[in-house]
Amino acid sequence: MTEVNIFNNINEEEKKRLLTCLNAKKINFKKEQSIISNIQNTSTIGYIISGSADLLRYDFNGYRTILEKYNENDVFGDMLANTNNGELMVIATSDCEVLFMDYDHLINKCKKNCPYHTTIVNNVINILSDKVNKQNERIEILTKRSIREKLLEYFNTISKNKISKTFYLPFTFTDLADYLSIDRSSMSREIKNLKDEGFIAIQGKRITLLY
Amino acid sequence: MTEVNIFNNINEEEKKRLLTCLNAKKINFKKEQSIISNIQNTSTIGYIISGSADLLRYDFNGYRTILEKYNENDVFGDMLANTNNGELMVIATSDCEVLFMDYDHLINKCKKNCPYHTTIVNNVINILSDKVNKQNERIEILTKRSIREKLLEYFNTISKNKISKTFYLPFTFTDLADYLSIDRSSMSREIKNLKDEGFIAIQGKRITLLY
DNA sequence: ATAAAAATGTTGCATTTGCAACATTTTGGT
DNA sequence: ACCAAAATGTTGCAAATGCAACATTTTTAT
Repeated sequence: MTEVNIFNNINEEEKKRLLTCLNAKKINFKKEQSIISNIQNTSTIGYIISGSADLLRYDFNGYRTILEKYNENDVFGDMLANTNNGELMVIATSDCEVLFMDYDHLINKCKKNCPYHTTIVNNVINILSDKVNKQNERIEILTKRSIREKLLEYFNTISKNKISKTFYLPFTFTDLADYLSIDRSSMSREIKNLKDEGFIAIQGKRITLLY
Repeated sequence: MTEVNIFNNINEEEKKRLLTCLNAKKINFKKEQSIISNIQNTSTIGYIISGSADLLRYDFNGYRTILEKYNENDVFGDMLANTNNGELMVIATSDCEVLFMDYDHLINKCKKNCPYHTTIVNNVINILSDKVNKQNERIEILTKRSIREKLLEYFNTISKNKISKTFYLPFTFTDLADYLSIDRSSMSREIKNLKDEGFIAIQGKRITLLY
């Protein structure tokens, strides 16, 4: 889904030199491990080489909300603009390899030495634009007033991205409820209604929009 | 509130030359006028010289949602990552002057000629980061499960930004309800509860957090 | 200054949603 | 293949929210 990659237009040779220059470090994480606690300072950004992770928030009631999902080539970290209010965490949802780099180094320090600086900066702009777009989608969904509307807006968004009326949920239903910030059983009830009323067909995680 | 400005670190002299080179056009709008319909193509971005405007969405039920508020020095437009699904519009909330520029020109074409290109690019990164942060705040608010929690999260956000327990709402209550995506009368009821229970003090738009 | 329009405050009632509790199915690990 | 854990499905009931309708206050335009 993510088209932009911080290393777009930088070949493997250049990339290797760049990583040395950036003092980048690769760390492996097992599924369920906490990634963000391994980030020492707020100017560190993480780049997912392989695997996946979630950005989570637990509020004081214990409610969990999935704020973002990260996959291969995604970048995360405070400098890429996650409000750092302490209750956030990034958890590996599968075994994954993460490359840690220093943001300031990436953006500023290289400026004089490194010919790939301009390319990196343009990639960062694209990553940020992409992120803003995804957040816009999320906001569109969350501002819908009912569970039904939230579900349909969410389904439409996926359908548009996949350019298909049929698609597979990238979530368990339990996680989807957290993502939409609604009660799981109420969501389950509403999905049943949508099915009964002929709006959608659904087998497991495979959903087809019938409208 | 917005600290970053696309013309940061570019002096007036340089700015003038830049605007000529960018083929920038200034247009004045009266309060309530539609700004976005004046944007011809999606690579145009608007810069608010003075005044204010809202990015609005009307859904098929006629519900209005305020997606973003723009003030002096803010920048908006598709290239700065607003999902362009047709139902969006930017409306002047006061008389305002808007400077229209071509985004590609700003980012790419100038590259060889214009020494301020690097500065502009860094400013764009800051603007995007800032936008991601604001959207994060919005998402934090919208994912709260109850009207009470949404209100408190919103008040806390403003309070943090102003570094004060007392602040003035930048909204009418009617608009605030649209921003929080909740029913106005229900919100009004809950604000009364918060007041009665001693969580907040409120006179008009002046709110003080008492916790 | 005045009238009209918009915003705010308030309340009863219908509806939706959340919650709890439990049954059933699927998944993951050994 | 088996067990345990997680996910899913289901439902009655309580609580929160939305809706409608109206009164009151504030804002805006002339």
